[in-house]
Amino acid sequence: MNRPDASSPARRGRSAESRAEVRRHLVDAAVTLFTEHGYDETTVDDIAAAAGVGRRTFFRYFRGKEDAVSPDHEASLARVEAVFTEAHPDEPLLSVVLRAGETVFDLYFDDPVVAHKRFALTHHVPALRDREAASVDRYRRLFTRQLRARLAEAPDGELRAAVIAAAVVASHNLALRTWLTEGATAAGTRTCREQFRRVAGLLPFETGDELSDVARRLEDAVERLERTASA
Amino acid sequence: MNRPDASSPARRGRSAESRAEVRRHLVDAAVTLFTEHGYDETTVDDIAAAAGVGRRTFFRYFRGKEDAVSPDHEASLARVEAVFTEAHPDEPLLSVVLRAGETVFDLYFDDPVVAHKRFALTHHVPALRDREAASVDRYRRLFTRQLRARLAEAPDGELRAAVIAAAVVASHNLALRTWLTEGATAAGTRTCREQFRRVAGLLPFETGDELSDVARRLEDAVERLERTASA
DNA sequence: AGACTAACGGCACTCCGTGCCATCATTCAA
DNA sequence: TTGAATGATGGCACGGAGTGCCGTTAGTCT
Repeated sequence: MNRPDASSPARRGRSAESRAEVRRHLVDAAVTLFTEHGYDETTVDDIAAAAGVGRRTFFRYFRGKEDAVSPDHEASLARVEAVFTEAHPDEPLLSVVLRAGETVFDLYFDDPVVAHKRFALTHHVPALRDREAASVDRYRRLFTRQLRARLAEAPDGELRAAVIAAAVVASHNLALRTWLTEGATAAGTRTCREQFRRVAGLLPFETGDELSDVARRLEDAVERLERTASA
Repeated sequence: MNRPDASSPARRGRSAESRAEVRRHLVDAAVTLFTEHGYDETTVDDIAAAAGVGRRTFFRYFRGKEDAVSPDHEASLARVEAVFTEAHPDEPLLSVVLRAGETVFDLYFDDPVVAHKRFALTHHVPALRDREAASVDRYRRLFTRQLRARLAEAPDGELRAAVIAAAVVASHNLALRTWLTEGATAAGTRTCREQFRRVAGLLPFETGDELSDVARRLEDAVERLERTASA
């Protein structure tokens, strides 16, 4: 196995730091240095030195300089996909989509403080903003794939899948952004989740035809009832 | 002025190539080399040499290696914004949004051949795919800004703006992708535009008022019925 | 104790992107 | 016609990113 987690027996030499601890030190150092001295002005050497490791080690934890300020999207994507694959076949698609979306919040709620600092960085440094956009797009594509498979039969299934996926991701990011700009408090996580779920009312799961069809039938029924009652 | 266009009087020394011509040579060289030898395996020196210019000159035409295979999104974004700012105040928002979206197609329809090659590259090379995602996100943000300003009054205006913007961009990309995978023919441009416009039927421009209206009527009817029955 | 594994640090290397400057062609003014 | 101004070029050098390689060190297993 090439992935020893925090409970791995292998320890570092001097101060016996776990791999997770070293990683955290690197993230902290990167966030601090980027914030205080700017992204471009901070070299990988600076980050590694501040974390007490060698430059080469930095690249064993992160693919590049940009990844030092990013949550672990890899694991998050896997969780999202798991929600889809493990969902009961009878669960309404809307429900699955919302549950899958909510999964991602944990990536930020777990550590609101660094989440807030990351947010400030990713919205001011062009390189990090582009990185973020690329990450978000991976979620969008994952949702699109899953939805496309489930809407293959529906009219305009492919379009509907693309639109719903994009809308869900957009709503998620809006809720997250609102939460982050309002201080990223623990109390605000409920509001954040609720705000995300409001997207449900805007999603084109039902075709417009069905809606108007339902509305027409309802009106007919009401009319009949009224006539019956008045009779 | 720092922006002499193709008609600029200044010419190059040896073979008198206009700036636009040099740029096209660079793009051609980049696309060809990336396609035939791979992106990572191609250096900027290779591209510059193939185009017959110095390495330093390459960076005077493109910000970086990734930008050598990208349409001119800068100008396209400006055109999209112009559609919004120059639209008649009475034009329905849906109409403006669709017109703005269609504007971007020209960026690809103008040269279907290189558009097709670019598409193949941007969907196989990770670095270019990320770049593309970042570019697309700029359009999404532009649409979001414009829609947010126009939906400020509407209930859930901010959410609605985010969702519509994401949906429009997603639909645009789906239509474009379909057109590109089907050979990027001149004849297919009509179909592409029509496919994009299908998003109109899925957009939450209308408030849920209509739905709640139906629900209210239902409740009224039920109430009446109950009253009638109890009488 | 000795072999094995895994992470580390350092070195060297390629390539990207940029600042600087000398060069050359064109244009304009005296 | 001649000389200054403009603007694009190519070369050089430099800092920094990211990678391959390797010797070293510290825990683990037998």
